[in-house]
This record gives sequence, structure tokens and C-alpha cells, in this order.
Amino acid sequence: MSLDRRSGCPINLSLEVFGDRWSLIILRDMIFGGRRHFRELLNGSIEGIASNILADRLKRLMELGMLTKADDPSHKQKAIYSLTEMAITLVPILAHLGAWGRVWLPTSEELSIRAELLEKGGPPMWEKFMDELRHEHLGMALDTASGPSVRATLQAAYQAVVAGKALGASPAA
Amino acid sequence: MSLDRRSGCPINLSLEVFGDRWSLIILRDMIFGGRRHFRELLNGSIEGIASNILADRLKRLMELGMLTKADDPSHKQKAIYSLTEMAITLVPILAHLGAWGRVWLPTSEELSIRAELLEKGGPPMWEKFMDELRHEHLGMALDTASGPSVRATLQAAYQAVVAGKALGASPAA
DNA sequence: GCAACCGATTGCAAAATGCAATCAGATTAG
DNA sequence: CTAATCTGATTGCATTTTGCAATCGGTTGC
Repeated sequence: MSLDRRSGCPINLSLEVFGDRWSLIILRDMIFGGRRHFRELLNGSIEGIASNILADRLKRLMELGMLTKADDPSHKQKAIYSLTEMAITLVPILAHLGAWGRVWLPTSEELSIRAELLEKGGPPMWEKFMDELRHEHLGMALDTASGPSVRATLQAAYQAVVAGKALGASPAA
Repeated sequence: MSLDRRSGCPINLSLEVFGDRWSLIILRDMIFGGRRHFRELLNGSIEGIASNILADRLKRLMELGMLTKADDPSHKQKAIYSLTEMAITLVPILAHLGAWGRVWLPTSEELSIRAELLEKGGPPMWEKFMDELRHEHLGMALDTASGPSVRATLQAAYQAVVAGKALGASPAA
């Protein structure tokens, strides 16, 4: 993945940042999955990224200013990755992307429930989520009234669908 | 570009549709640039796509249901490409993408004025634009009160910036 | 006729990707 | 203390994708 600029068009430049098959997947897992470590990203996501590609993309996203890396205080060789404000502001784009994909593409029910909820929540929910991410990754104070975190809400909905499916699909029990 | 599915996640599936360096650029030029022919897309955009890649992507976008192809009645060997509803509904995503890129990436002023206008216009402007695109590409009747077309508005703003730059940059005239 | 143009296709070198094996250092279990 | 395990990567290699230039057969305007 090169960093050269083909043109100053905003859409083109955005595509040069995450117009590949992995960068946005990594950011998705960090944002919605809460993953912060190399291994979590390597083994955690459904799609199965190769370790060299992951290392390359993490490096690239850091160079682009979307991620920062720090030592994990609890483990000397563990690195912890954090989202920058630049990456956090992708939340509305990811929400739109999920909403579009849910309409037009053959998404699976359990994986699209989160997109559906995020779409229904609209900009207010996105703002709350971004605020939570700023707290989590940038150490900023939370300024919206809390309640359950957006990520927890999305995760609970996902679990509910999975559980429902398991029940419905259980063979004549 | 393969069509295999890594997972049913909406974001992943969306990425598999236009998570490459060219598909969205082509759609951008069709949507905002009004380009309908192979040659227009080949020579028209700033980024300079190779003809084999363009042919491949057009074919792929047709297979995915984002484009249709028809004979141009005026020229027997000319093909005219049309956006489908699936592609037209990308307008909000492109608007968000442009807005994000304008904030975080080194965009050029003349190329980002359109993104700025589209952002300021918000969902109402996007709806009007999508309606115009449906008229243009799907032959549907326009149902919003007209005035100048959104594309014309964006284009005029672009021209104004270019003209302004030419004046400002003219050497001691 | 004939040059210019139409939407592609071909050949080829360079780059990116996927995959498995492996690395050195840090931690943990016995 | 020692061996096994876990950390974030790196290496080598085969496959796929890309970028680039040249070219194709057919169509159009002159």
C-alpha cells in the first residue's frame, strides 16, 4: 500500500487511506469490537487477517495518524493500540456503510443487527459512541449522561440474536 | 477483484464491493461528473485509470448490480452506462466520505469545494441530487421543485474557485 | 478511402496478497 | 531453574492484482 497522492479530491484521498480490503476492517474491530492488541485483532475477527498484513496495516494507520501505539503497563512486551480523533470520526461513515450494506448486500442477520441498531440510533447515538471512544482511547472525560455503553448495547443485541438462533435451530428439542 | 465473501458483516460486504482503489472513483465520476461513456471515464478523471482496469471494474460493477449498460442510440458502438438505485443510494456515503477527507486529509481547495457544498446542503440536498440521478439514469420523473440542478451548482462552485485561483495567481497582472 | 474514435483485450513487469514457518524477548507453570 | 507459552512482529515463497503500453476489430465523420 503506497501513500502517494493521485489527486487532491477528498473522496480520492479518503480512498487512499482505507480503500483496501483490510484497513477499515481493523478499525471496525477496534471501534466496535473494542480490540486493542495485535493478537486480539489477529485472532478475533471473523475474516482472518494474516499477521504480516496486520502488522503492515497497523504501521500504515499509525503513519497516517489514525492510530497510536503505547506499551501496555501490565505486560512489558504487549503493545496497546489507540484510536485517534481522526479514526473516531469515522463512526458516522461506518454507520452509513453498514446501513447501506444491510440494504443491498447479503448480510447475515446476527452480524447486521448492530448496523441496524446503529442506524436507528442515528447521529445522537453516534455522538454518544464517539464520546465513549474518546474516553476509552484518548482519556477524555465523558460528558454525555451515561446509561449502558453503546458498545455494550450493540453487543447485547448481537448476543440476543445468536441465542435466539440457537434456540430456533435446536433440533426438535 | 474476487467476489467471494469473507463474512456476512455489512461493513465487510460493503468493503468487498468498493474496497479497492478504483470502483468508487468510477462511481464518483459518474455521479458527480455525469460521465456515462467508457472514454469519458478513461480520460475524464484526474487520477488516470488504465483501460483494462476500467473495463474490469465496469464489468464487476455490473455483475454487482451497481451499473447497467445499454447501446447509445446515436453511436452504434458506443455504450452508455447507467447507475442503478443501489449506486445512487451511495450519495450520502460519498458526501460523508468527502466531508471526512476534507477535514483530515490534504485536499486541494478547488476539488474540495464540492464536498464542502454537499456537506452544507445536508440530507435535503442529497435527496434532491439522488432524485436528479434517478431521473437521469432510471428515467423517473422529477418530483422535487427544481431550480438549478445540484450537479450544476457544484460545478459552478468549482469553476468559480478555479477562476478565482487563476486571477489570484496571475503574475503581477 | 482513411484518419479518428469506439469499447475493450493482450502481454508483461512490478507490486500486493495469502499462507506457513519462524524470530527474539517476556512471562508463566511446574 | 527450566521448559513451555505468549508477545508483536518478520521472512520466504507462490499466487494474484495492478499499472502501463501497445493493439484489436469495428464504426464514424469527412
